[in-house]
Amino acid sequence: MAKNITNPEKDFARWYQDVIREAELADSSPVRGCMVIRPYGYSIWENIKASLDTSFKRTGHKNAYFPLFIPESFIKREAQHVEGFAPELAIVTHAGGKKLEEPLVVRPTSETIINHMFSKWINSYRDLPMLLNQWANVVRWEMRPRAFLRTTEFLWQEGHTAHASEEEAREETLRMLNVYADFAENVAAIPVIPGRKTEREKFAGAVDSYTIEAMMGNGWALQGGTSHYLGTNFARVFDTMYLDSNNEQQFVHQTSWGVSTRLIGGVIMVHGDENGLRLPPKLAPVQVVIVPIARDDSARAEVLTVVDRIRNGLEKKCIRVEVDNREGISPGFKFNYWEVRGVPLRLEIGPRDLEEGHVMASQRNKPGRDSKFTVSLDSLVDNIPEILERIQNEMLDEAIRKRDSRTYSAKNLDDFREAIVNKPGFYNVWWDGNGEDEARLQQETKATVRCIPLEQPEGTGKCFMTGRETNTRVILARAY
RNA sequence: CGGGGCGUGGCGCAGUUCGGUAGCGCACCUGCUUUGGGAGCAGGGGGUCGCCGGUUCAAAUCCGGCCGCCCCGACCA
Repeated sequence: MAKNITNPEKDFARWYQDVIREAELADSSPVRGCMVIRPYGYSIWENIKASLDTSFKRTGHKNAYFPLFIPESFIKREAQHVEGFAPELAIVTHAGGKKLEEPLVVRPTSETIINHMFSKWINSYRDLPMLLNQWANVVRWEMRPRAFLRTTEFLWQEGHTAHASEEEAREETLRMLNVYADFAENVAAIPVIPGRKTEREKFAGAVDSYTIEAMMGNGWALQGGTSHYLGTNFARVFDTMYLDSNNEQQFVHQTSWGVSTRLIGGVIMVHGDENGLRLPPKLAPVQVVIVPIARDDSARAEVLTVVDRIRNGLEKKCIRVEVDNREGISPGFKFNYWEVRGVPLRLEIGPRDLEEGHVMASQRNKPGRDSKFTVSLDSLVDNIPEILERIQNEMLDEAIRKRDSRTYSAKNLDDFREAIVNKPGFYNVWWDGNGEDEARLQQETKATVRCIPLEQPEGTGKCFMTGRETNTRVILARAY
């Protein structure tokens, strides 16, 4: 198997770290919990960004930028908000060689500063809806950092919108949740369950929080994105008001929504295998790598001519292609090198192929011999787009199959307590519990209610914890 | 903050029990031979052994204190 990568079956946490190191996605920094994102990892983020940014603009949003520093008093205005974020704030007390009059919070999220500005910019119903997004870094002093999944500083986007009515704002909340779900499935090839958070799990300051939940390779859940309906909670404390057509002052109804570099962690843990990373073509920094093979200089020249032609053809089709023509490195080494990095498609081209008029191709998403196939040289360039498309689809299908095969049910708490240990995964159960039931569930099983799926079945059943009749089913799992 | 583990070239480790002046694998550099699944040989560079103090002729090793990292929990995008 792959050198230097722990088997994921044996130690999933270790495997995860090994993949990040070996694929050169990120490195640790001198400051605990902070992470250096290396070029290869960063270009995955660039692809995520490009795709989402297009969707945001298509849904009418504009990008802006708000400052990193927020007056401490802003955070304190909304009661739930301060309670939720206070423990994890980084606060600047000194600057310019002096103690500051008012400490500055390094933003953990930007609802407060944005409301401050919205209250200046919004006067009339004609200014609404206001639909903004920002790409930024935020800081949350979490207790236990993990690369990509929970770092002290992380990159994300945060959308912030203001609307005239609750109905409009709620519509926006779900619209953006759908944008995320669509991205996860069709770009990242990660199947997700869109749903609503329970009271206990919702965002500090929101009326309702929504989430997309994905299953990782070890059966744990990862919240891949969130979208909140904030109601008028922030508007009330920042006086974000507009004059309606009846000449009356009204509070705006708001939303906020975000996804972060955590998504990269999700991609690693959903698709990665014992040989390292596997990337869906739409996110891969390198979609096709070509490994030229030649025994001597004359063969090399001949092979490289053909390779250059193929490279040019693929580049014209906007396919991200790289030719690995490093000398003095064996083909076998190169194969492994690119496999660890998860490149979806590799083409091996040598004298033998030129003679036979085809190339050897290998798709990263399949193991061993199943990965290999030949493509005729004549049709190669034209065929690559659909091969990549096929790989993209196969990866989503595989992820759906894996998730479904680890989705179970449980009749009662005793059942569940054992099941979640022996068979980690999603547990779809009838639920009518309250916050206390959730706390107890977490304490006894380490699992939490991940979400109340938007899609609910017909009929009713008995809550697996309280025994009460209910029409609601929820997803339980251990989570990152 | 609780429980467990660990700090020795870039990475992974041995050496610590029983003090004697630092070694192995990978990676890196040079040369030659190699190139269809992690090439071979030869030569070479790189470490105040986490930090501070103590014991000793002598400390990676013994003693005291401190710091940091990783994993498992509570918290979280």
